[in-house]
Amino acid sequence: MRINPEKKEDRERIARTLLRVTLRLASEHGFVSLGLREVSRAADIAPTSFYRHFADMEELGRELIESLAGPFIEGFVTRAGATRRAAEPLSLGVAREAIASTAEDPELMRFILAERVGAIPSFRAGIEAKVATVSTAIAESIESGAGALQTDAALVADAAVVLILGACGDLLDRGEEHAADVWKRIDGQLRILLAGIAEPRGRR
Amino acid sequence: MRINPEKKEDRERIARTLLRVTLRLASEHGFVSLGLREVSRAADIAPTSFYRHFADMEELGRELIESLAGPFIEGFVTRAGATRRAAEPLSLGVAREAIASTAEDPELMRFILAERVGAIPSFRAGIEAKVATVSTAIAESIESGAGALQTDAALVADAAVVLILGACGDLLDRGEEHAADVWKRIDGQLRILLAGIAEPRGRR
DNA sequence: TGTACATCAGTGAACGCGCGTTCACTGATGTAC
DNA sequence: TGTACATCAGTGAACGCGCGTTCACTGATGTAC
Repeated sequence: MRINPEKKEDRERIARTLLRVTLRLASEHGFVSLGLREVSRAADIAPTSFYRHFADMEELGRELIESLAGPFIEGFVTRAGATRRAAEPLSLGVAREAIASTAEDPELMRFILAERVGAIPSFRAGIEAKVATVSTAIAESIESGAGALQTDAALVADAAVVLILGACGDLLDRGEEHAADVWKRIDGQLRILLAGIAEPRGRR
Repeated sequence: MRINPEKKEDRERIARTLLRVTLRLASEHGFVSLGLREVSRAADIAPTSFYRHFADMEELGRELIESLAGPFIEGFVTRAGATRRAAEPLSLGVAREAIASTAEDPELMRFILAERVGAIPSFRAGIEAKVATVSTAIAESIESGAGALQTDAALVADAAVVLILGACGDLLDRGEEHAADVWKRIDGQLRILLAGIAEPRGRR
């Protein structure tokens, strides 16, 4: 049986709705507090219909990471590459895009920040894998640009990513009206960090 | 009526038990998923007895932050000060103590890391307040030691704390057998960061 | 073109269960005099 | 010293409620021939 395109669209639309309402509710009460009935109610489907899409909330969470969080996070690098200014370190571009993305989809960013260090190991691992791609991209950019030691480049790239995610968390808590402050802070932090790697080993 | 010391000890012992079992259960399933009955069961008291100690789980959580997480976090600085080696930057000492503390009480550290970016605003604020004292101590140490600009010292101190907490999260996920790797990484990151602040503004 | 059958998303009824909370009670301890 | 009373942590019974899950059913759509 071939698949009816309309039917398929309907199915995917409902699945997307489930993912979105889960993000909204999770940003209010936390993902692990959510139940299948609460999510189904918010998505306007019967509780029993939930099972047509996901076996349980944990499977929904994994899908959330794969289909929404993953592209979102990897998009930081893609967009930073596209809008990159001359001689600007990649990490600064990633910071800019991450902050812009946070403002665009705060619920998704809250989910990512929370589950990155939350109680569900498979979520932690899934998100860490996405974040690692950003870290790798920055490390390569530092290596090829500054000619730094490979190990130092990796250390600095990891640090940059952690700081950038921290800045996004700040932004979520302090509200978008403080975006300029948050940007100034992360900009300063990354510049100091990058200046540090340029220092010869002897001076450290 | 004066308080019977024995009675008071009993009362406090049960309250402490409630806090500890909550940490244990939260490290398995996440704080927001916990119920009063589950916690009471694990603490070997009747569900109704819970109310003799806390009005609800959120009040218990706030007590957790004030009486356990607070001293734990502030202890990083205290102990770093006490065991400080000559000319060692304070942030490195704090990192050492934070990692040691994580190994000693992983459940408490998991709670701190999770709720610092979790869904309950009062928890986020409470933990951030404790973390801010560490950041302030490090900032003062950098200012007086390196003679750096005050604003730069604050930026670097904040960055150092974020990196240190990230390292503790790494340690929790990768297991204590990787403590040496985690230490090497955070040590390198902090040294590069501190080298960066020594750089004159012009070179950045 | 028509007919019989297969697939599958969505549903309402029903289930047993654990939840948070209220209540009246017990029993140990402290206070008043 | 004895007696009457107050305080208070802990408890078991009971409540109404929302939960996850199973089940049999509907109706729309696709397939076979």
